[in-house]
Amino acid sequence: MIDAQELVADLTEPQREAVRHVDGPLLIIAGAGSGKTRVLTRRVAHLVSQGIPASSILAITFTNKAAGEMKQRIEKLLGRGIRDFGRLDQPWPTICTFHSLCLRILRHYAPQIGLANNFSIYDSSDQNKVIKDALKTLELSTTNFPPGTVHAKISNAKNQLISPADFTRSAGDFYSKTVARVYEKYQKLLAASNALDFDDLLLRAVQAFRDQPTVLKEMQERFSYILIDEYQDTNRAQYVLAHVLAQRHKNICVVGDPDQSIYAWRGADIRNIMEFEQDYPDAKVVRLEQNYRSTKTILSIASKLIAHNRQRKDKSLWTENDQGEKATLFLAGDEHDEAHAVTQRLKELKDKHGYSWNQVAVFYRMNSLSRVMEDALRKENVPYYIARGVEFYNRKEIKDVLAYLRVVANPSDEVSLERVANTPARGISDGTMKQFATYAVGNATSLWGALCDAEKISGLNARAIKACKGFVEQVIGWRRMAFDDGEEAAVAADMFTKSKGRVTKLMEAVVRQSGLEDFYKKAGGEEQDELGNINELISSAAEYDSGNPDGSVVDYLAQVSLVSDTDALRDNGGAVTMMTLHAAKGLEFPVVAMIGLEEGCLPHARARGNPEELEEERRLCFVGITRAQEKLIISKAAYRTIRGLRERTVASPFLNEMSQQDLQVIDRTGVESFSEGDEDGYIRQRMEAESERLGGQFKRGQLVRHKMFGLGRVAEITPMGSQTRAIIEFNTAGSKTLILEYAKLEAVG
DNA sequence: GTCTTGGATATTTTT
DNA sequence: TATCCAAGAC
Repeated sequence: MIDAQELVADLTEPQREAVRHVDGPLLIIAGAGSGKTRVLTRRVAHLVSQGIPASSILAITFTNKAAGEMKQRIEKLLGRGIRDFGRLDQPWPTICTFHSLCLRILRHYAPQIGLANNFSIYDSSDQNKVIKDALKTLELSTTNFPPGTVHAKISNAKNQLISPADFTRSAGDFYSKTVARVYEKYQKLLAASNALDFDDLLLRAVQAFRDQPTVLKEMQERFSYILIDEYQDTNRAQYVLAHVLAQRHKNICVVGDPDQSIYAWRGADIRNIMEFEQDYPDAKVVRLEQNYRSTKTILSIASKLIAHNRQRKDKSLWTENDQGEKATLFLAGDEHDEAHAVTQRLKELKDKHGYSWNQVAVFYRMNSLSRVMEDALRKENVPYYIARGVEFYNRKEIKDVLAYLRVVANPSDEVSLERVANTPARGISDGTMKQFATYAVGNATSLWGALCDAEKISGLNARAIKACKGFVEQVIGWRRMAFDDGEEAAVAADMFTKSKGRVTKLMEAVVRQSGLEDFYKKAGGEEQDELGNINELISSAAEYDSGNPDGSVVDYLAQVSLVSDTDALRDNGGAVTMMTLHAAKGLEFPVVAMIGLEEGCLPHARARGNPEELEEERRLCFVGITRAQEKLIISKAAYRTIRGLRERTVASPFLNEMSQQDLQVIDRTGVESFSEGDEDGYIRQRMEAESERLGGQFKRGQLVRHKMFGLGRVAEITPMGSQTRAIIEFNTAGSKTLILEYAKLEAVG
């Protein structure tokens, strides 16, 4: 049995209060670094110690990673394992993401809700494809209606539980009306593919609660204690879901920090946390304000900054940690100088202060800022690792394999079918596919149905028909294999859940028989990356099989769809970690460097003129600072090259908002003289090197060739660093001044 | 069916 | 600048 006393023994008073609270609504305002996860996990254990059945506890997080961590820590506290099969009927606490919870609900109640339970889950690239298809059928140009923008609008609507009908009703202007049409079409296409997108998972679960009283009642009974982490980042759909679920028992505990809300652009609504006490007037409120992470100095910088936000709950972070040293603020000449300065400082911290590389992180607002920083680190032989957004599951070869499985599991899945039909090339051309699409529409069948009817379609040549038949037979064979079905391909929905842990075998068969293996063997050449990745996928399937003895392809696919591998932000093995500020949330590092503190960068240009967005940028900056435990480095560059344009920058307003006495400013620009052309030595050196690199190969009188202007002779070279120019007298085009970096001149002779 | 090329585009990205 | 994509060339 768990000892309740022991659970709170090493906690502070407010932490204890939060852990010990059992019944009724609870709001925990958890400042940065205040031991939030500790409180959450202890609270779960404490509930169990009070005799509450573990299975009635639901803890919701935003990322799989957070769920995984919480699971581990709770396992430790409870002294027993939590085996999560992704289902609703488990004898232990359910600790998962919002999306995973909804998926479980939808799968469990699929028949009642009117869903086939083998539905595909479309990720953002699938979604994008469907949006494009919708635009095409509606004959809308992608120039006037960029798929990304349209999709964002639709996604936003879904997150606010706005149906296509609602959207149409409230659409005033032409643009919104058009988006409404796309939204409607998009939903139809998804339905035809028997697919849900990420947003649908939430939306459909909320709808199920609304329309199916028994579903709601069962879930309310099932989950009588609810905890929600990162509550400041919930959107409308998540908000409604949580509150409807909690309505019966009102045992809802939310944890969050309004100052760390950085996903408004994705539909997160900071009001959810700001107004919790209005939603539950009898809510107990606990504030965790003691920070265990950072030095007094770092905390002071962060606090002073965030105090400039108006939309926030007043909160004062404090710490018993050391004062610590002042933060370093580099005012650099340009981005190269900035990267150089930061790198030197990091090296100094390692050499003179005993930090190791994996204690160091570099944050930036945009991925594009990483490049220059990488170059500088590489030049100094500093190992680094970029926590990227491009994930394993987004790789082409992985998507190919999974698309095959999806077609096997869900024949209606058009996005996957289209992807796979001719990958690798097997003689089913685009034209052929178009004919199938037309046939499908004309004969009220699916794309898959059309493929099956290949020989009935006039205008297809014998070769195409043969290719299609071969493909169809293959898929049917795999389907048999997947579902252990002796009969002809199963269509009955419940057939799809009966296969027996054979995902690995199926995947291997698909990879080999489809020709993907041979294709990547050949295509690979010197780089066999693709095959390696496919093998990695196969071993992940094997892992799934062994953990889920009676799992199925459908199950496997569902699970895989909700996993992005930022979750695998693993141990970086002795390297500096580089990531965006968004990716940094929830992490901590002894040494943190934040680069690009400039107007237009942080705060980002898109936030200009919008006070609310500016506040979000400020919170982003706050999140960055509060990741630092001991040393903080901040930098800005006086000049920065963005998209090939070198521009004078303006310092970020946030710099002035930080507590100045906590900053040690190192000015590398020599601002007065800089503008007069007498650059800092480092910059001058770099300019000279650039001039040499670009202009060195050309001499006056030299014969050169230009792609457009043809042959010419060099009349003059003007060394100007990366802007180094040459005047060329062309034989036919006359005299031109060209910037060598872009002109790509070719020396002749 | 694959390669080339011009044109548009350019934050952040838990699921 | 770099990257991605659709359309056209071979």
